[in-house]
Amino acid sequence: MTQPTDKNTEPETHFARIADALRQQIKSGALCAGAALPSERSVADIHNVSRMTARRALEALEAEGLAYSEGRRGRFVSPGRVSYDVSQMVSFVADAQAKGLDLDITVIDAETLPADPRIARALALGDDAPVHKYIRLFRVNGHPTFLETEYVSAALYPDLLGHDLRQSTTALLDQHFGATARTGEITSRMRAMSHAEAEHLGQSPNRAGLELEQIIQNADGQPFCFGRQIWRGELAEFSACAIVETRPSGTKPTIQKP
Amino acid sequence: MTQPTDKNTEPETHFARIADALRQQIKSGALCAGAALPSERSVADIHNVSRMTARRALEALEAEGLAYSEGRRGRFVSPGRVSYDVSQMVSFVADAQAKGLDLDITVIDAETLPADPRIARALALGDDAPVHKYIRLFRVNGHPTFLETEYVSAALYPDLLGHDLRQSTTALLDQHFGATARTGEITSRMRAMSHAEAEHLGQSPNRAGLELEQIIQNADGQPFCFGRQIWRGELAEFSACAIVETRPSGTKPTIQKP
DNA sequence: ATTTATTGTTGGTATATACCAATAATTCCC
DNA sequence: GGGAATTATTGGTATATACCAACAATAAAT
Repeated sequence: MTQPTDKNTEPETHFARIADALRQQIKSGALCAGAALPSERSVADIHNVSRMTARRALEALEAEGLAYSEGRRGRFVSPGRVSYDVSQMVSFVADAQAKGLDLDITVIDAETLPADPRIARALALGDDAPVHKYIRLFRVNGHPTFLETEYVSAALYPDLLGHDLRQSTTALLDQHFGATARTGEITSRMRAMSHAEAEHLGQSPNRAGLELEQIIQNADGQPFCFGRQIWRGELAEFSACAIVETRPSGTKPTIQKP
Repeated sequence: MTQPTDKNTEPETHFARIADALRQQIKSGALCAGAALPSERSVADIHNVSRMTARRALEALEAEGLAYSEGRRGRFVSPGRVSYDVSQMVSFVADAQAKGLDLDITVIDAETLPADPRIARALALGDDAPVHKYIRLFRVNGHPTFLETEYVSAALYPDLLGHDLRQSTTALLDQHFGATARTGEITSRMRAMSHAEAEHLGQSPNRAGLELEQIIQNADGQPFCFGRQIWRGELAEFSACAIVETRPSGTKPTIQKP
């Protein structure tokens, strides 16, 4: 008894059609990376829909990572992804520069405080042991890309915060304190950004991002650096190379670095 | 990052307050995993706001991964994340079972077709070489968790599709065809799900998920299996162990497996 | 007891409107 | 010319309303 609404094809809602049109404009190159997308109001005007519908179309592009919002400044076409080899954790900075990326590091905060239980456990320190905590914003080609919070023992590296933190800290710890990265544990997950994180990364709140946690150990297996990064999801791509060793089972799987 | 130094002079919009309240109910255990969240209309009623505002609050919880929508059935509290050691790619199935997870695999589609350029390159095959392509839905504890599409050479493993695909295919290839995984390349990124993917995973379209690509090679370095997984982002957590080798530079970084 | 209608609930889509605060562009005044 | 005040534009939030299709539960008919 269904009336012939002649839709034997797709759901193809209104906002989806508009999103398609915008998607096409980006793919065709009519809107290139960094270009401003039409505003919600003008999209609504052009396609003769309400502003809320136009908004949903634009938000769909955001969700796909094709566009991003810069608060009340407008929406823009996303730059491409930054590829990050998680095995290269020792120096994302060097890696980025080798790729010709314009990397800019801003220190958001740096302080020394007692470790909370989670951090203390990761660094194998006693509760409330003093740790340096520093938050840095990494911009790639001008775009805020990820926010990193690192923790290191303040007892082992007392004057770390006196150094310039706008560089690879693993390199810094290596050169000035003889702490050489040897093994590491890496965890990544998708999660929503906090309000503050979203602000630093130029995102609207409640947007999902990619979190990367790293615990770096020295040759003795002692963890000396705990880091947590939150990436703008549409800008990141993590990769690694694997070797399957046919060894006695029970051995921990590992990532090797050159 | 998230919890310490919360000097939150929050904007505290209306929907954010409601989201806070719901968040609290989940954390406190008043709403446990799998329980139905109050409907948009009832939230609107209880907090005396419009339905669209209630909706925004509920969508915020979705974005955080605390809840998920099951179409027009309602919203529910999310189960916890499934941890996946990407180094363990040989047998996610065995890994999951070892953890006591109830893993269920459904074969969505299986066919043999000419390889498109991308697949041909990954598997080091000629263009249009025949490949088996099979799509499987992985459910963990009843929840659709990720969708996997794998490609293998049809010339090398002619009757693969005759076997039961509801098991680890790397194990299958190993036992029946002597193709043993030795090395692999892994790439992960966040991206929006397609309409079809979202449907299989019980998600609303345009939601972001985690994509995992794997190329598995044998001892001779020959790639024999190309796989692509799309995970429900709030359900996944990828991890790995790393070894930093101080070798002559230029060597490829690697992940090892036991 | 099984099947078939009916009804109510739910999320998804859509419109029209309104106000706000931050930003960008413009005008005005000195 | 340079700085301050004004105006326009933009996304973010919010309300009130409406219709639809999918689904769940119930009632009615067989």
